[in-house]
Amino acid sequence: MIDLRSLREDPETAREAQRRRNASPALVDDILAADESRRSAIASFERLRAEQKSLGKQVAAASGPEERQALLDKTREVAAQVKTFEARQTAAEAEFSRLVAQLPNLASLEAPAGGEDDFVVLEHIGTPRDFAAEGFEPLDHIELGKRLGAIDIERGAKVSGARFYYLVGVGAELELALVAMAMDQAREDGFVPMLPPALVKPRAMEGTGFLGQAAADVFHLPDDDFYLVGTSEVALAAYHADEILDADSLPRRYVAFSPCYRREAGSYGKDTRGIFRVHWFDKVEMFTYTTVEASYDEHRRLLGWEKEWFAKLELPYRVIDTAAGDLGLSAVRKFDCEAWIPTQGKYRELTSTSNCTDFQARRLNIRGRFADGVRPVATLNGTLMASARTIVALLENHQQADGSVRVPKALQPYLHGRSVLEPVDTPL
RNA sequence: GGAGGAUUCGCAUAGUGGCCUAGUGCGCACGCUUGGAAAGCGUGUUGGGUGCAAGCCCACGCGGGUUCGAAUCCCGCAUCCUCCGCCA
Repeated sequence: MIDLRSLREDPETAREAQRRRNASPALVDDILAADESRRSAIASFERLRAEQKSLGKQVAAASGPEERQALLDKTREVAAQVKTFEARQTAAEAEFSRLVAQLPNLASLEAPAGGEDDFVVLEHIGTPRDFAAEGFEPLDHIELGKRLGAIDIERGAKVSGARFYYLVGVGAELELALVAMAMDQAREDGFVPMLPPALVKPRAMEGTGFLGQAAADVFHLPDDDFYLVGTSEVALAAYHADEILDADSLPRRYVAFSPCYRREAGSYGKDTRGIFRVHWFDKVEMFTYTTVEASYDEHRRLLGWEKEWFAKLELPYRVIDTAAGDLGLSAVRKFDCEAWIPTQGKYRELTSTSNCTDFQARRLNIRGRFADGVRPVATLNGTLMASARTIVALLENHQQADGSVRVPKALQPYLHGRSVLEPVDTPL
């Protein structure tokens, strides 16, 4: 949720932010109206409640039975009214919360206005290989995965259905190597390593903004009311819920490895081949708690660490500034790093970093104790390594004419010094 | 899964219907004292809502209920601890 005071004082900024997201500015006015009736309900209730309390004290101090009885009669009446107005206040607050939960964070003025296709390319780094000049047709990751004995999609479908896979042999080793390398990088940069739960309660999901429009994309276990996280961001943000962090302890940086589960409800027919879009993958995620003021620089820093990662993997990629309409509910701005996928002839998202300012922190009640008082902190997240897609990009970009795959130098120590992954005798 | 116990201010605790406007100790901050420190003494020390403000209201794990009045009584739930059972 966003800061109410600023919403009241300057509703036009919020309306404009809604327009930039292609969302309804009327929601802002509905919220302000609900806030109005909520506050008047609070005032009425509190006035009655104060009267009730003072009468209650007079009852205790009453001098005789008649005086006492008279006070009791009067008080009974007030007590009934208090109950009525309390219900009215509860209802007004519920309506207010319902509306305010729908309002996304105010998109940054620097984020391009518009929808999914209105992103701005910030830079290109590296050059896609010219396979024609090298004299061979690149194979896709499905074929490469089979030949290396690394990715078993057929059996994934047999056991778990569409959008599931097994990483086998060198494929499994490759993921573990990538995870170890990513965790090492982040740890060296000062992140505290974490292994968080992948099942969370509704509060954590709601607080990170995944139960609004994004709810259809989330797996839910109704018998136990658990959600499967789509990213460890959820567990990392909720980690400090209801806490007041010392200003000295900021920024706090965590890096988590966890499985990620996504229903991919809105993407039927998209990326149906291979393991580019799957119901489960593993991810190494960076997460920062800091101040709102420091969040903008921190966002650039997270992007910098992602770029460092791409450089180590020697992948050609571009960085885009996501348009306001394509931001998640919580984010004010988002940068994606998109790797070149040779057989698709396109750049595709591998990592993503969002600045959520104090939006998630307000919902999860995470504050900092500063010299001038207690205020919500800012939260930011950034992917370091999303396993399935990273493997796709690595195999396709570093494949060689004989069907083997070159291992980038930085990754070699994590694969016991291997510099090439060779096809196996019996492909999958 | 079963049986008991617990949950109060950063920590430890007191509190069994109105004297709780939640006390005390520790810790922390500031001051006095001192050559400096410790000790001692004194003062302060949760958060939220609402209001221009004074103030008022809320919160004793969470949600209901009883009552004129609930930290206190009743019901439900959650979490933690102990024991039993099962288990990677």
